[in-house]
Amino acid sequence: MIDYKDELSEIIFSKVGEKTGLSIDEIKDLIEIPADRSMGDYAFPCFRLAKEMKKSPTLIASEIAETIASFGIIRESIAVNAYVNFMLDRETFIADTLGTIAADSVNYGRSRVGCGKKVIVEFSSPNIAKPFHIGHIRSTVIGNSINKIYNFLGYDVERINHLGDYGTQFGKMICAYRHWGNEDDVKRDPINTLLSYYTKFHEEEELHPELADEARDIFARLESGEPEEVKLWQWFRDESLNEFRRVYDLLGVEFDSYAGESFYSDKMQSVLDELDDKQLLLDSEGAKIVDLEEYNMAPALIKKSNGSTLYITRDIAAAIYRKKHYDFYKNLYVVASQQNLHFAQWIKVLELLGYDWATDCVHIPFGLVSLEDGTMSTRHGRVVFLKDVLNKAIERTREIIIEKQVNTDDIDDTARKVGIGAVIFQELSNNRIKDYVFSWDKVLNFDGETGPYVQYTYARAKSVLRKAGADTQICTHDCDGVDFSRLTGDRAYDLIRLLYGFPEIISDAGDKYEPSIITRYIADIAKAFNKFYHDEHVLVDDEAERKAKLLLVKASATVIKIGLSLLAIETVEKM
RNA sequence: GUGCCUGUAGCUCAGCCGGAUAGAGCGUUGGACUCCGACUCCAAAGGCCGCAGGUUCGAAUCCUGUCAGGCACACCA
Repeated sequence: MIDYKDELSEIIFSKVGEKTGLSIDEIKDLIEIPADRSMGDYAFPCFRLAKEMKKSPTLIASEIAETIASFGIIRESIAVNAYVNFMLDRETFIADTLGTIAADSVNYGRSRVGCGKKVIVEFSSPNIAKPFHIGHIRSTVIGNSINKIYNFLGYDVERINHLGDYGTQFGKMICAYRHWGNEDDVKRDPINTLLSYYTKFHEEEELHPELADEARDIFARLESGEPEEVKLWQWFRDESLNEFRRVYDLLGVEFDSYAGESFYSDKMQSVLDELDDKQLLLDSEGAKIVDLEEYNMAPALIKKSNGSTLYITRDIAAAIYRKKHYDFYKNLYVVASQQNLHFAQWIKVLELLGYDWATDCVHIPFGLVSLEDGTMSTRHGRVVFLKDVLNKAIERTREIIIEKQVNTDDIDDTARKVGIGAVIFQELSNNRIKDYVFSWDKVLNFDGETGPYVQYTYARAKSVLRKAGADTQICTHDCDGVDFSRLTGDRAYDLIRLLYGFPEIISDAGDKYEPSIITRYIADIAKAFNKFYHDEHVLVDDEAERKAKLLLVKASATVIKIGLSLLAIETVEKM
């Protein structure tokens, strides 16, 4: 596909480069895409040239427009105020864009920039034996999309679920299980049962303080690898993971590794030794810290006064392990913005340890989810479970399908894909940094620019293609013999301009770790497609015109499908 | 108290590496189906871009201050 910005900057440079004194890169940097089609496909602002050329920018613009006029890919150059507006040759542009999409098909926008580079995405990372609630959806869905995007850009992605599967809480849980537990209850409903043990432990601990010692003892035995304790811990972990997997299956999420906190428990001492060797460790109030005052940060607490290690110690160990084991190009952490300070300290400590790859470690923060009556709190019963949200979305979709007599071959399959897609689409619509308040009304509302709207658009496009295939035998993969001059409508052109921008959208979303860029883009495509579809009849009698239009319909469906797949949303052929 | 994030239409949000009249969805009001799928499309109303300074030919965008909300700030993760 032609890079029009490149072509354009070359033309401008060769024609007026000397006069302006700008380099080709500077010119390319200045070129913009006007908001309104009437102002051309590309625009070149001339304000900056005024000082150098000692002329008014308006005059410069008209001189440039006159010099370039119609040349190569440019059909027309028009000076408006201090801008030169360039109109492309539409037929060339359309043929090039639709031809590329037809040829690349499901690989349109795929890149090889990441070839041979390892990217680690750590995401989701729930705590074992705790319910998976709506607050966990963000890391899971954002991380999963970032994984898909990087994969599409050619990177070798390693998906890590850094489970919260270690700590004194497991001593308490095993202790509680031994006193009041029951194997069948755990098997029937692992997470709720384990959680109830944990709660029960805290109640009993008030009356029998000696339980705390017992739990501490048990955790010590677990740490030293006593088979009895390890077996129970492993069982709790497996049961919890099985339950998490049900949610992951619904969301289409997979992991390459579940190496969580427990995995690093034996890798802590070497971190402490290393910090000590490099004289970074200070004694403070009986604990070991790394002083970060010089960097305007609170000290990083590495080791508690009772000798045990902390979160940051584990994250340091994990980063060092991952560098050795994976030799990552980037090591990404999709974790809530509440932990900004923790990650800033962590990166700084890695830097102080002398690791030049510290800057390849990136914290990808996201905002807080709260409920109308306050912050989520499992203990206070202020909690919305993720599986309830997903199931209700599926249920609501099924109701609509029946109520509106939606055309579908498989109600269950359609309800699942569209319902889950609606939740993911909404979750990935806003910038990840924004906080939001969860609302059932909002998550179950499918009006406007939502997942169902986009999926409906896709199904409609596919419907037209099916119809065309049935009565004309047209092969839309084949651009030969297509007369693109038949695709003259502005609505078609707007849509094609959007389709052209897809590869850049993907790389932008990757650079910014921001799936919402793709979400909003897909919504724009759907909107532009619906406008086109509404204004122009696709299955016209004239064969050349019909072929050209079908190619556009096909290209739109292709881009919607790829885009949604990067958000981990499945499409349906009918709905 | 200190640091970070957020503040744009009634609501939810785009736009933020400066550029042309500040955009979208929802909601409101009014339109469009002999037509490929009406979960569609068209139009209208609705904005001191939190506030005040500054930089600039030009600021929602950059800088400073300030107000409001959120988060974090040593033995949880």
